[in-house]
Amino acid sequence: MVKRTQPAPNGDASTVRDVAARAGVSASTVSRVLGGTYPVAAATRARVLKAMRELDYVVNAHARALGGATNNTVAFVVDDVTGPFYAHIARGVEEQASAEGRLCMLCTTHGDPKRILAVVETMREQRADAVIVVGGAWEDKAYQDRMTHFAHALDRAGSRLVLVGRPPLGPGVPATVVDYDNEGGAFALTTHLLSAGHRRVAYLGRVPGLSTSAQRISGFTRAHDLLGLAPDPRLIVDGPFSRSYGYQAIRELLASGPEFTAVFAATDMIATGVIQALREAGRRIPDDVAVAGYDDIPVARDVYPALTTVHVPQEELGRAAVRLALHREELPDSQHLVLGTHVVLRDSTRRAE
Amino acid sequence: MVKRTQPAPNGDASTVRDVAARAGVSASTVSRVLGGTYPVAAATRARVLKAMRELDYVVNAHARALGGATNNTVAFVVDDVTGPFYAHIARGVEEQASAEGRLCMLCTTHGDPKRILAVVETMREQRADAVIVVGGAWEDKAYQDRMTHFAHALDRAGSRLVLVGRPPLGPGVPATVVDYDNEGGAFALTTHLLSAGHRRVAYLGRVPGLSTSAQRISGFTRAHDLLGLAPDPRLIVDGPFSRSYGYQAIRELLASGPEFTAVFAATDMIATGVIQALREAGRRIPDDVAVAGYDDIPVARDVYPALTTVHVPQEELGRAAVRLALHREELPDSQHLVLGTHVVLRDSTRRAE
DNA sequence: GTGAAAGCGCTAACAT
DNA sequence: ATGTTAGCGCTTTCAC
Repeated sequence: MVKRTQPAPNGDASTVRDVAARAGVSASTVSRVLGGTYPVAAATRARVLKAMRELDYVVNAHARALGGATNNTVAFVVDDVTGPFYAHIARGVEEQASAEGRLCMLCTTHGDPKRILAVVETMREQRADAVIVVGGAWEDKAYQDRMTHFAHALDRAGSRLVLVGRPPLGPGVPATVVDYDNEGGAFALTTHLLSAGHRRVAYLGRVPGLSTSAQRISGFTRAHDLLGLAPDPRLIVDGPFSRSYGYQAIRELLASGPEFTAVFAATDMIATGVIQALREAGRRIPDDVAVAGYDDIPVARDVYPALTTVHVPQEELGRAAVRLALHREELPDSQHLVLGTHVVLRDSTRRAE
Repeated sequence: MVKRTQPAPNGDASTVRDVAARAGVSASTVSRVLGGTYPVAAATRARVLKAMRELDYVVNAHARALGGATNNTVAFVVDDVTGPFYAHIARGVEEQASAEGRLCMLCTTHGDPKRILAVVETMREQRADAVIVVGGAWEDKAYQDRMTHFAHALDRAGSRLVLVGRPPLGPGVPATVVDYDNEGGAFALTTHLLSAGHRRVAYLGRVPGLSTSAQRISGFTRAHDLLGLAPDPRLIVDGPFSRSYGYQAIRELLASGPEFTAVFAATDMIATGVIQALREAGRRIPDDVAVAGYDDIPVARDVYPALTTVHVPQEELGRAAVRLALHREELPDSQHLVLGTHVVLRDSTRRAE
C-alpha cells in the first residue's frame, strides 16, 4: 500500500465533509454511501468511495452513536478475567457479540461490590446495548437495590441488564437472567461421593453472602439430608475461591481438624490446591482421600489425578447472555434461562475405605 | 440489524437541558457542574446535583467524546481470552487502563490475520486512545504493511498502536513495542537441559511464519550451537500451541520417531499434553524424559510433576503497554521496551540418564 | 438521485 | 458566576 502524501491537515482525521468536498458531492450523499441503505447513483458512489480511500477516511463512531440511539456495544462486567471460568464465559460473550455486529467492552471489578456498581453506571454513560454482569451476587439488600435501580435505568434507556450465574433480582425487574443449575450440580456430586461410601466429606470454600456459594452448599446439604445424614459443621470451611486457600485449608484440616475421606472443593481452583497439599502430606488420591471440584475448567484435566467435577457450560452462558439481551422475544416468559450442569467423573474420586 | 427510523422510543434519557430546566439554570452551568473544573456557586451546584439525582441523569459519553477528541478508551486486541497467557496480559491492560481512568474494549481475533486488521479499523472508528495488539505477528509482507498503515493512521488521529510480544514494524513507524526476551528465555532453558546432559531434545510446536515461534527456536538453536551441538531436525516438530497437539505429537514421536530424552514444549499448554501422553506411555518424568515449557502460566504449577518453564511477566506486559501508550514521554528513545524472562526450575526436569 | 438544513447532547469560547 | 452561541461529525428529514 502506498503512503498518502497529505490525507488530513495534520492531526485531524477527515470527516464526511472532507470526503464530500473531494468527491464533489454533499455530505448527505457521503453519509448515504456510508450507510448503504439508500439509493445512490453508481458513479457517484464510486467517486465517494474513491475519495474515502484517498483520504483514509473512517467514520466517527461517536458522532454516529450520538444521532442514533445505540452504541453497538455490549458491556461485560466480570470479577477477574484471569480466572478460566470467567474467561470462558467472556469468550462466549465476545463471540456472540461479534456475531451480532457488536463490540465488547470489558470491565473487571476484583470482587468489589462498589466497583461493580460504578462500572454499571459507566456503561449507562456509554449507552451500551446490553450490560452483562457475571459472577456470584452479594446477598445484601442495599446492593440488590442498586442493581434493581440500574436494571430500570438501563431498561428506560432501551438497554438491558443481564445477570449471568446470579439469582434474579425479583419479579417485575427488567433484567434477563442466565443461570446454571448450581444447586443441582452440587447435589449430584455430593450424592456421588456419599453413594461411594464416603461419610465424612469436607466442603472447602464457603463464602457467606455469596449466592453461588449458598446454592452449592444447599445442594451439598440436601444430598446428605436425603440419605438421613448430616454433614459435620466443622468440615464446612469458609474461604475464597483460590488455589492457595485450598492448599492452606487442607494443611490445617490435616494438622488439627476432624477426619475426612473426601473433599468437595467449591471450585476446581480450590481443588488444585487441595491436591497439592494432599500429595505433600503423602495422602493418596483417591485411595486415602477422594477429591472433587466444581466448574470443569481446563485445569481439571491437567491435574493428577484428573479431577472429578461438575461441568458448567461456560461459553454457552456467555453466548446466551448476549443473544437474549439482544433478542428478548426469544425468551418471552420469565426472562430467566437455566442451563443444566452435570457431574464429570474422573480419577480423583473412586471408592471409600 | 434493525435500524430505527424515529428519534427512537428510547425512553427518556434526560439531557443537560432537562437538568438545566429543572434546576432553573442554563445548560452550560450544568456542564460546569459535570466537569467540576470551573467555579460554580455552591447553592447553584447543589440545585443542579439535586436535579440530576431526581432525573437519574447520566452524561452521554458519545456526546462528550464528540466534542473532545478522545473516547477515554483503550482497545485490547487478542487472539483468544481463554488462553491463560493472554488472559493475564489482559488483566494487566485492564488494571492499568482503569487506573488511568480509561475503559477497556476487548476484541478477539481467533488467530485470523484478516480479523485483526478489521478490528484495528473498528478501533479507529471508536477513536480509542490506544490500540494494544497482543500475540505473535505474522511474518508476512502484506500483513505488516497493513499494520504499518494503521500505525500511521492512529498516530495521525492522536492515538497509538502498541504491539505486545511482537517485533517492531520498522524504524520510523509510530508504534510502541512492549516485548519480552523470547529468544533469551529459550536459550536459557535449552542450556539448562543440555547442561543436565540431554543430547536429544525434542522441540514441539514450531509455527512457521509466527514471530514468537521463530524467536524461541532461535534461542533453542543458539544454545546448541554454543556447545558445538546441532539439534536433530527430525526432533523439531511443527504444530499449534495447544494441549491436544502436545499429546498427539508425543504419541507419534514415541511410536515412530527418533529417540529423545527431553522435550522443550513451545508453550506450557503444549507441555500439559506432553505430560499426559508420556504418563500414559509409562514414561517417568523426569527420569525417563525431562519436560519443559514456556510462559509460566498457572497450570505449570498444577501439573504433575510441576513444570519447569520460562517465566514471562504477563501482567507487567499489559500494564506497560497501557502506560507507555498514554505517556509516551516515559520512553523517549526507541519506543521499544523489552522485559526480561527467566527460567523457573520445577520438578519436570532434573537429570539425564 | 442529490442537496440544504436541522438537530443528536455536550463543551467551550465569548459575553455579561 | 452564569447565560448565549457555536459547533464536534453524522444522520435524516424535507425539498427539488
